[in-house]
Amino acid sequence: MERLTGQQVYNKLVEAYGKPRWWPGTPYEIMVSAVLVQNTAWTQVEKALAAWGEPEPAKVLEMPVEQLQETIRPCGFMKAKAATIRNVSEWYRGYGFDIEKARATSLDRLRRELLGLKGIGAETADAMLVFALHKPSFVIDAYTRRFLDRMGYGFTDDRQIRRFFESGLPADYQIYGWYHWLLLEHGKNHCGKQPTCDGCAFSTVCPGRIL
DNA sequence: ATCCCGCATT
DNA sequence: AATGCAGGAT
Repeated sequence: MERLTGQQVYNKLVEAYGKPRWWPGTPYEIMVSAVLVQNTAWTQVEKALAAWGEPEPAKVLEMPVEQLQETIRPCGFMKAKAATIRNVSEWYRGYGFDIEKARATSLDRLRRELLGLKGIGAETADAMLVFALHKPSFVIDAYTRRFLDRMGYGFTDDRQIRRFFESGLPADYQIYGWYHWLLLEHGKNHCGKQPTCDGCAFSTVCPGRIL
């Protein structure tokens, strides 16, 4: 059975959902919200950010941890996430809070550094790499895995998924970011835990479709 | 595999 | 009352 290439999937997603969005906020806000959104609805992140004003790393490092915890309370896991945000901010201080300086560093090195921070796993690291650091490192989340699984690709681990996307596309962080956003949108609209196959752009080719 | 945590939705 | 949500650590 012929399967769609990564590029073909992308084209169909754009056709279905239109011009993709981008992760909102300053680079530091993007890094912070990537932590806040872990296992949490985006609406909760918006709530915390609205009450926050504009997060700034130097201030976060001066702030008492308890205050930081209260600020991010709506997002849940506040003790762990507050600690993680501090870890990220300390890491960022190593670059003088200078995003261009960080961006001048290689993808591999940045990724290793981020994965070394407690509270940052592969998904969060890749989201930060793409949206804040402008590096092409494909974001693989639960929606992505579920979609590919239902589509019958038969991937057994994230390495295969990464190869599927990264070998079939130009190594362009913008494409990766847009692609991730489209997969997320698709997951929310049709391919969530409980699939809604009515009106799905892939319902004619998807072996996992529910009739 | 299980626990971590707050909130919206059902 | 139960479930689910842009996960991660143990």
